[in-house]
Amino acid sequence: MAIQDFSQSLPMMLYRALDEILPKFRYIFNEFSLTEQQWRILRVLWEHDRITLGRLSDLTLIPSPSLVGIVDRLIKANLVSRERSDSDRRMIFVVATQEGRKLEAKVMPRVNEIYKEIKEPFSKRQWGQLIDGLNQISHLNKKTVANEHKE
Amino acid sequence: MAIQDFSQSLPMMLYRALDEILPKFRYIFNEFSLTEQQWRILRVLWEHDRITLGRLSDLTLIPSPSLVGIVDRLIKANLVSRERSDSDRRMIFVVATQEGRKLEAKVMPRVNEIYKEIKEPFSKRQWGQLIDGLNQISHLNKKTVANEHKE
DNA sequence: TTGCATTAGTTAATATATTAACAATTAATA
DNA sequence: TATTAATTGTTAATATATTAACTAATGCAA
Repeated sequence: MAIQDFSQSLPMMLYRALDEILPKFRYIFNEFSLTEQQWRILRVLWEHDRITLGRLSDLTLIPSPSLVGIVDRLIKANLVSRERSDSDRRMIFVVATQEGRKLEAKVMPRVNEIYKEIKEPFSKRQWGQLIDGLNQISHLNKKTVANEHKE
Repeated sequence: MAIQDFSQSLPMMLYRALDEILPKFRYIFNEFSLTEQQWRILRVLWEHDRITLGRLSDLTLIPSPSLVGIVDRLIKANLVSRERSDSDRRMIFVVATQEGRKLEAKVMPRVNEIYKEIKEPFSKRQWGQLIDGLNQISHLNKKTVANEHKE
């Protein structure tokens, strides 16, 4: 009887939370003709001069096969470019273009506004507990590595 | 400065939590040749003799356009069937077949096992706080309905 | 009863996710 | 150094998500 009510299971609650908050952000992205994934990539690029596809995949949580097409479309929109590494020819850096960088000043304030709105009804303590709980879920494996072996 | 670190933003934390726990479940679904979405539908059908597509969409959080194809494939696998309502010819009920029902006894124990594993490292209080926090996120709009108007 | 709005599902077009296989490059090792 | 293993991206096939438009059936009001 680990799961009684499906709708109260952790995965469904996580999905429902995302379902609740994402549309608010997507509304903004649409105004700039960005998809959510395109936004995530730009969001990361605004903090990195250049970044390899592998690391970009880690930071955006976008699987690498998806990344290929998304970056293609961002290039077509003239927001980023690809640059093959000289030191290791396997690696490819993604770089934001001028136009891609300019978006930050336009999009971030809007996004921060929504984010603040979402956060507002929470007490600082409640919010902290929520984040802590999520962090603990995200690190489930890392903590118990010593106890078990992955075959 | 609502969002400082992108990776610590609520949406990314929710995504990361899902990224951490879903593969554990998908591993089981694969053994039964089920996708995650197919599982969700069956999971709900095991608690309902029959259910309309609309309600199924609500409970599984699967958007209705996606539901069409997923149910098609479940029918092809002989796990569910479609039945048009007599009272309201617009509505369509989805029903689990014998074979679909039989899966419950095989899959649920495995899923419950993983779920327990995930829950284990949490204290009852921690877990409750996490669930409460997620619930609050999921009900952001509902609570403040009185204060604002949707145009 | 006709006409219009609403509801329940579906279709279509495009974007993304999932899994497996693959090519190119680099690292490691006999 | 020739081989093999590991790494970084990509391609391919299928499934799902997103948004808009659309059909069929129902509800409701003039």
